[in-house]
Amino acid sequence: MKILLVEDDERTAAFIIKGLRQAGYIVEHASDGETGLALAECEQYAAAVVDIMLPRRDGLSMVEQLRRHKVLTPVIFLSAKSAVDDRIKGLQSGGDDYLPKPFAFSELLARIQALMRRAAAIAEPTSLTVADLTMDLIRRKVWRAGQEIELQAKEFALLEYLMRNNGRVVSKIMIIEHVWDYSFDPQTNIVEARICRLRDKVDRGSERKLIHTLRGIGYKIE
Amino acid sequence: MKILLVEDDERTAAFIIKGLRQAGYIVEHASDGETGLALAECEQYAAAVVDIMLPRRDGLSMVEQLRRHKVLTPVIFLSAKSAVDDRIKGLQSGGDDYLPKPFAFSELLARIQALMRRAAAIAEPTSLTVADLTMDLIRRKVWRAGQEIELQAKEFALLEYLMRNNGRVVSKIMIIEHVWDYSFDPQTNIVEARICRLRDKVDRGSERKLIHTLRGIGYKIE
DNA sequence: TCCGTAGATTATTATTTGGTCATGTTTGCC
DNA sequence: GGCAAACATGACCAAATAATAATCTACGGA
Repeated sequence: MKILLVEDDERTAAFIIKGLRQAGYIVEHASDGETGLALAECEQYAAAVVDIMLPRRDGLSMVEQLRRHKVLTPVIFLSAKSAVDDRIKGLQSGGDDYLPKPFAFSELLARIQALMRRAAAIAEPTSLTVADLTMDLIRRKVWRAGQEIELQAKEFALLEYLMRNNGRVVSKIMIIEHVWDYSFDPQTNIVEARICRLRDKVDRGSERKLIHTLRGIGYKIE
Repeated sequence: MKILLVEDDERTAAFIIKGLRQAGYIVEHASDGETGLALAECEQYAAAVVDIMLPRRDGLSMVEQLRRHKVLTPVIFLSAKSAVDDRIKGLQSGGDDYLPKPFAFSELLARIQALMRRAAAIAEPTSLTVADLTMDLIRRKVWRAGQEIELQAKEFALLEYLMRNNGRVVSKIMIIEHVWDYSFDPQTNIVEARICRLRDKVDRGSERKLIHTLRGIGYKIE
């Protein structure tokens, strides 16, 4: 289970990281809002602990941005300010909880766990994420960097299959079997053709390409 | 919207009741844990604010009992003790949030509202709304942009089903099962035909179309 | 009984999809 | 460097799917 920590104060960060690691979590740490945002959008975290006062981009704006991009990772804010207004702002900007500094680590842990429990109850295993590409299986919608992409049924099925195999290479035969439900080689270039269209919609105009070809082997998304 | 307050201190109770009423909520008040438990089990509340130190039965045990009985009303604990251990106990015994006394009323309100937002996803509504389309399930009326729309029974049932699945795609098979209660494919295009009429009434003359077709998949409202 | 309405069915038309093919491009191997 | 295989790309088109209109049926009330 991976938790993202966005905190600029090194001592606080070290303290939290140590505690969370001991509790069995994998912790990734960002020291400023921009880095935190980038990480949160690329990776899938079970929860995020976000300081409000941060260099480059404050925590509130970071979470607002995340929510705009349909990243629903549960967030708990930390802040030295315990002023009521700040707490309220935190809850309103899309955070799920708020903890004023100084806090006891055990309370932070309890709150994180409560959040994750709650999120697990709601979170449909129905959304897939790879880097800044998100797929909502129920609404049948796909976003790249927060921007909605229109996909046809077959394209959707193909992308879903690739995303379910996030990082793994899938051969054309496997694609044919899963997406087309053929048990034979159709002797045509359906897959290539469909991959091409998918690329056009998913990767075009994006610096970072997600769909990769492995000659003679297959395709993978990453 | 009804909120349950379980608090033995009269002054605190009066203060909270007044504030919540001003915010437009109906508040019911119990002064001890047993009464609170009884109320929470009989009535349906949008949220509960529960003091931990209570006569007859303490707040923690009250909520544990509630949860055992599958009452999932969101609970926010209040307590004079701000000791970390107590907070953790609160979260672990099935509470959704914890607020130490003294607190600012506006923070309590924000937290209650955040909790209710989260819980709203599960709750059973009496009216459904999607964009500027509203359906009153009790009076069986539908409005688009404030303008009433006359629907036939089947059309109403169909629209209700779509709206209950707001944003989610429903296949024609699912529609047939829910709206017509057939467990087989009627081999006709009833659904398409009814959708067409529904569109005529709901989306005609409106810039923003709400009923969407997903070829080969189904329909959704959004 | 007759009419009106709700709702189902059928027929027709319109639209979209997704597979195929032809061609262009890249890659890796000898 | 030349070559063949693998892959990318774009245009095309037939089949699948859906929208719409028209027609039919069943039922309840005047």
